[in-house]
Amino acid sequence: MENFLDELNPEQLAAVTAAPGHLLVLAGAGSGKTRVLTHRIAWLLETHAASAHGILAVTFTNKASHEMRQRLEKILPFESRHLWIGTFHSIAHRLLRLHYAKAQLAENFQIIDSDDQYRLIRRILAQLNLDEKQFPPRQAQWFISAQKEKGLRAHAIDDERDAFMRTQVKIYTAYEALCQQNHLVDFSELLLRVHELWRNEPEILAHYRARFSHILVDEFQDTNSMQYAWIRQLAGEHTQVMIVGDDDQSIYGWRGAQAENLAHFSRDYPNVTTVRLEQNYRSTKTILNAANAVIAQNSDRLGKELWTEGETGEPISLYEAFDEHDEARFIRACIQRAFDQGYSYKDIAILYRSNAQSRVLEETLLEGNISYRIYGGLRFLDRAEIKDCLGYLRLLYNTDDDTAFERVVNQPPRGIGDKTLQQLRDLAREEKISLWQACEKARLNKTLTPRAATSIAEFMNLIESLKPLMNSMPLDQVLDKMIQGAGLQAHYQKDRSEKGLAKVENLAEFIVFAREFKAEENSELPLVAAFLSQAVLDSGEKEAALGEDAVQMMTLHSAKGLEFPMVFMAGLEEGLFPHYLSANEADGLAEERRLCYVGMTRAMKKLYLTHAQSRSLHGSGSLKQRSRFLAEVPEEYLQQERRQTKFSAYPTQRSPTRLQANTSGFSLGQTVRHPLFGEGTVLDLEGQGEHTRVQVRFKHSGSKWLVLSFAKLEKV
DNA sequence: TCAGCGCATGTTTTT
DNA sequence: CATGCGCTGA
Repeated sequence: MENFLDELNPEQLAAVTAAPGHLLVLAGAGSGKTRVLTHRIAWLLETHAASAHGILAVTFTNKASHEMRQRLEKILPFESRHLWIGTFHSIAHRLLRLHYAKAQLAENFQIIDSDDQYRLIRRILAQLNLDEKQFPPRQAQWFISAQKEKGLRAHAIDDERDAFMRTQVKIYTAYEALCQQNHLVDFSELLLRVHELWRNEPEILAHYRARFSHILVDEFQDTNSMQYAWIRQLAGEHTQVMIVGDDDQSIYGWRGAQAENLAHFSRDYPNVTTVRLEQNYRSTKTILNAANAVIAQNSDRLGKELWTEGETGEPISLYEAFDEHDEARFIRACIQRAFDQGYSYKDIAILYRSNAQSRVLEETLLEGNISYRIYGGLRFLDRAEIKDCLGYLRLLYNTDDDTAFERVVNQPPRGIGDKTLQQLRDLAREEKISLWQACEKARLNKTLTPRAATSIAEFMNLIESLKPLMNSMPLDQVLDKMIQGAGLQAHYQKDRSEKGLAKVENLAEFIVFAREFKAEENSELPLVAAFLSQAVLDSGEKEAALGEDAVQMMTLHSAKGLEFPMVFMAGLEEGLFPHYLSANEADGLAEERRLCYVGMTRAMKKLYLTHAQSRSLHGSGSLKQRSRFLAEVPEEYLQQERRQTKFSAYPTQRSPTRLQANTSGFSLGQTVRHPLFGEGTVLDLEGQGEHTRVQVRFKHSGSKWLVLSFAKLEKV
């Protein structure tokens, strides 16, 4: 075990081998924070300071918890599966599954995402006869989440103040009742429920306090007040808490994160040892010094100055583009030059403030035949057609799930419109029953018009006929039957556009996804339930594409935690970055600056900063001033790039190597068959392994790019 | 009941 | 510019 300590610097070693007690690790960008966390766990286990059973490690994203588990597997002599590692939400979910009755929940409770939550709130507004213009559903949604994060139930809120507050509380009250009645739990509810469970059932809390001797929390600057309270509650007298975070990388204040929690920790826990990790192993001196200079403009920092033993490196390139197209062409030219000099595309990232910027960049890279990958945007499981499938599945699992019912009852359109639905809603409300039960009742009472009655009967028959299949065949086959039976497939096939085709393909991919789904080992849930909850909690953000050589494009926010040899930060203009909506509040501006710091510190070797004199946003062009952040970078680190006129001088021909290197077994010109699109010819191949993509021209459906590991392609 | 048209609107995102 | 939402007419 000694050799795993060898790889640590003195500060890291101090954190990993810290004496019993609470520990605060202020870890700067690129200072090895994940390493410290995993090594600390390994050290605790090796020295028998803790048993695997007694460790709880909490992260914010599924990606982070997967990574932590993987890295632990490498240094632990045994499997890591006995450790509780997960996101706040997945751990809360697990606890609620174990103690659902004591938490006042039905066994088959469902988690809803913010989209479902939004629909639910709109339904309530309609029910309460509230005008959406006057009371925007988004605002109510925000209000409810904010209250839950403060630990406040509707009845506990002082609503005497003003009419606005009274209305919000009224909505909140109705929302609470509806969720409870439908066995639905939203994201903030997961945490709040557990919080209340522990408060109301002291013996359960005592059990977990005794169990967890060590709690470790990553990215502590991102915790909101409920999460802070949660850890505080769970940490018993003998629990040792270790938190890791960086106040300079707090970029989620706008969604409730309280970076102050980092400072509160030392105040609220006795005898906290603080360790600062200030040696950076990622960036050149130039990049690091420049980033330090920018972040130094912020006040109220906990104080940390990163340093590196690395080389000085190249200066940071600054380019003032004429407009966003010129900016994109400059970036493309730099990427092509870097590629010719031996860089891989996957070593290069383009970061931007807002998603809208990706369009022009994407088009420009496409013209230059540079493969790229855009992160963010709608994730697979968030797409409407996939959520329809999940809706059906939820209804099969629990017919009283009104959210699911509303989603799919008329999708595809089957003649059950607003009027019929409103009748059902009224009936359900009067009788205090679910919409499904209201259907049954209406069927008996014969209160519906004959037309609607037939449609409802057909719909109910469909669901009833699919239900028994869940116990008799694999999930993917149930889904297949469902997609056919419900007419989803036929519905989307009617749309012959690019979009319609994509939807049909997504449905097919979803079936493959279901086939490959494996429940976690320690899951006691029925398979469908496990599938449904994982689909909500883990929206399937793909791992940073293995083996796929593509330029990585993403927002500055989603770049946190990543690193790339070469980084472009585009659109450094006042109004865009810092964003005009954040520029007014002082806090907002400080957060934008931290975002800039996060972006700069992603770069290992070479950083490019670009801005445009004019940029057309939503149609009309406007003149832009360079971002104030550029002025905060000391000039000695900058090198102004000259504007060139002929960026198109670089060859735009596709390099032939891409065509050779594939292990797919398919070759150009080959005839293939796809279950949906029929026969076609292979036009192009790229990527390797499970990321291999083929372009096929189908006889009837045009040409498409397909991921081989998803698409069921056969050779003909 | 639903498709199609016109109008307003326009950060960042995870669970 | 482009998308999404609400309203209107068939």
